[in-house]
Amino acid sequence: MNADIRVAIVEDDEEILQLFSLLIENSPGFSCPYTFSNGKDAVENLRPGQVDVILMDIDLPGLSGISCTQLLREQAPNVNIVMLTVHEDDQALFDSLCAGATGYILKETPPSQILGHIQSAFEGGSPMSGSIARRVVKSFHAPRQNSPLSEREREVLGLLCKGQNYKMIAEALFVSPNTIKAHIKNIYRKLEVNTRAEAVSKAHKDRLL
Amino acid sequence: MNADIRVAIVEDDEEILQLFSLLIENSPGFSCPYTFSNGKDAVENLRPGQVDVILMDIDLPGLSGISCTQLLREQAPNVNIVMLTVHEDDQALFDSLCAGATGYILKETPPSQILGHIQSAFEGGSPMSGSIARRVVKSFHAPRQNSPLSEREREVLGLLCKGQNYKMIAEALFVSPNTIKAHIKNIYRKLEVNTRAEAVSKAHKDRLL
DNA sequence: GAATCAATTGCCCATTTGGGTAGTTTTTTT
DNA sequence: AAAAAAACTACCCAAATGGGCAATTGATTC
Repeated sequence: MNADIRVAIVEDDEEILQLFSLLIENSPGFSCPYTFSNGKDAVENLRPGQVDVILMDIDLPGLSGISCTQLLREQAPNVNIVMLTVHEDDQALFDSLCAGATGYILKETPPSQILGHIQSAFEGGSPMSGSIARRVVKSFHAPRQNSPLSEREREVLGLLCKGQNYKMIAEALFVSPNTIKAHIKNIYRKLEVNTRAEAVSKAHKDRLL
Repeated sequence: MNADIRVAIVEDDEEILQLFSLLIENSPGFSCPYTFSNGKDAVENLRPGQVDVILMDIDLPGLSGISCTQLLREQAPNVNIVMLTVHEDDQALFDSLCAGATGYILKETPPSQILGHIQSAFEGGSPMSGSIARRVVKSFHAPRQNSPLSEREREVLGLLCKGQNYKMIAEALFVSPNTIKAHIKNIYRKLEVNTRAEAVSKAHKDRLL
């Protein structure tokens, strides 16, 4: 029987691929039955149940690591994909998570810790480099500090999100519908939108509530 | 000079408070100058710069640990608050993060690791128990599996979020505005809403896009 | 083959919305 | 004290919206 944690690697840099592949193969409890140098090969060859964890580079030739992650998660929803990258920018990070990545670690991570991260992913955790975890957590912190909206406007926007119209909002806030209309006009100007739907969308995207 | 990581503890269980306080005080590199048995005392007595990390229980008498976190973050934005709790439910977790928590670890965590977590929080990381990290990461995964909307309807909803009207959406999808209207009616019925704003709001909240 | 569902199109009509313009009052900042 | 926001109110009007009713087509399911 084979109780090893089976790891696949998708990485176009031959040197790094070799490095990690050898590291994993030579560690008790781990095996590395598949390696791919591009996303297309990985998507075409990996089948559900063949591996437990996939180490995925983001900068791949052709199919990007993020698109590849999305496709692999669709055909094998239970696989744990850990992004392994030099990218520290928010865009790559959150795109990866939205694509279904389980973890996100930086390539500067020492090899000794890499194995721990793989194991963590396998055991139901979500390994992340420290600075990455902080950025993920920070994304929940309401950044209303740079909100261009006044307190009252946020209040109105909140009711807007509930599908209320001028009259309903007016009644809820004990003012005239005209006032609400004025507030909404100001909200539109500040958010650079011109419909309720767009205002609500922007409010959610920029976490203004 | 004092290069210790200064830790405050807010915890109503005397036994646990003692346990952690002693653990921290007796570890080189750490000190525990403040302990509080309720949230009110912590908010009234802690001043910016006095401590680096706060261990916060969620179940506090009076002011909850979550409210306490929010208040402390307002008066000392740079402090790192690590929730220390038995709660594994999503509500407490995400409420804590939104309130400004930096980390979230379970009380079952072995004391040896607690110190590492405190250090991680101090160094710009976001310590989380494995299962917690996974739940945070999962919150980014689009759960469109239970979406009641058809592919086409999601497409329309997406354009709705951009503030487009019947005609614009119709042109974008090469169909008649009446068709779009029909789609939107169906979206309303399925999401149980009756305005664009509410539909967009619900779409974001339930991550339907 | 029948039934169901998604996608498509059309029309009517009352209500709502968004944009423009023009004020007053209150609070906050300078 | 003066200036600047923020909050409040009002009216006009064209355009957009939401709800109701009716129907065809194609694909999928039963």
